[in-house]
Amino acid sequence: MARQDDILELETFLPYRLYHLADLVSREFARVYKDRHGLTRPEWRTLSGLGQCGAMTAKALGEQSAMHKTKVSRAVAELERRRWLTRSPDEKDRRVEHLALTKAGLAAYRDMVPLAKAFERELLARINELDRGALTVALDAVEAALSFTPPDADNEGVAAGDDGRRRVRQG
Amino acid sequence: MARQDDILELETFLPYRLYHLADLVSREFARVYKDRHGLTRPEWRTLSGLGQCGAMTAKALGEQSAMHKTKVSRAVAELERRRWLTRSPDEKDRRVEHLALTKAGLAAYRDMVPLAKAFERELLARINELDRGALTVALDAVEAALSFTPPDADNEGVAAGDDGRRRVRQG
DNA sequence: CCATAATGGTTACATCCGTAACTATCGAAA
DNA sequence: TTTCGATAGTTACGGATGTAACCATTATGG
Repeated sequence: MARQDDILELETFLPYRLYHLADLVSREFARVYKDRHGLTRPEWRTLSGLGQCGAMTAKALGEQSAMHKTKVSRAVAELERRRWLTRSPDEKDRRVEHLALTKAGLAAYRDMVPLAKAFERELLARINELDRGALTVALDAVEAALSFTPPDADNEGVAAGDDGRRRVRQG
Repeated sequence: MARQDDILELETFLPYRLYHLADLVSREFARVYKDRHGLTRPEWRTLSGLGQCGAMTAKALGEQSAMHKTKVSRAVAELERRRWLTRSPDEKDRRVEHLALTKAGLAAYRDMVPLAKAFERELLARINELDRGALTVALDAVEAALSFTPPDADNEGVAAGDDGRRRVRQG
């Protein structure tokens, strides 16, 4: 029974497997926002974050959508160049800028939301009810397991403050 | 009950969530092979693939470890530079090279295996038995769901020929 | 009030990555 | 045998990324 102990089976190695799956899914979804609007992933996340939350600071955006601050900075710069968002200075603290989508930005967001939901729906549709439940449980569990491991600060590795269990939208 | 339908909740959006988790895990594990041997991910996968399978061609390596052929090419070049692997021409087909680890490469591999296993073990240890089961089921299910979607060929998106269900090593 | 540290955000640089184009070889068909 | 298309692998090039250094501003502590 004892598995060979000096060999690692890459195909079943959790970090590899998880990354590979995520990469496939993410790459496939990237086609949607790339083909449609020529967005990079950080740009898509920025659009999505602002669409969801309204005005935010760059810092808040980075925390909400798990992006390194340089990614945020660049994504914001690009969306600003497109006139999809505007910055407005904070009255109290002049280091801070509040970001918000313009009409054009909002339009792009509104265009993307149904596509994103459809993508997720179609992916989940290929998984049966039971396994979908397992997926939710599993994601929650791994997330919880990671949040025990403070990933030596700074950012990008922020497990986003635990505000209770997350659910994969069903159906 | 009806969720707001013009807003996407990024934190629960499957592609985002999956990618973010995988990124955290992968990044954390990357510290192991990076700190220890200064390897990149493609280099680690190459080492791992060759350690696991013995001699392989670059093409087989790419399929086994889900890497684009340019990544394989570069990783192999670097490991060769370190004298961790050698190439030997195929007798029948002179386009093909067979790759194999040298003593030094094998030593590095043997050094990494226990670390990789320990990393996985410690991560899984933070997840209870039941959720671990759910994780296995979920990964299998998503993998299966993806293999329905032929990701327009070429490579990198190869869902590795389905040789039966995979299991996350338990314990 | 001043010095120092912390914070929000940007930028420079080196590296990594994917697309596409390339070389070399092989197989098949004429 | 010649030609043409596929295949193994490399490379050139532009774009994306992370680290670290940076600027400006604000908080802290004497």
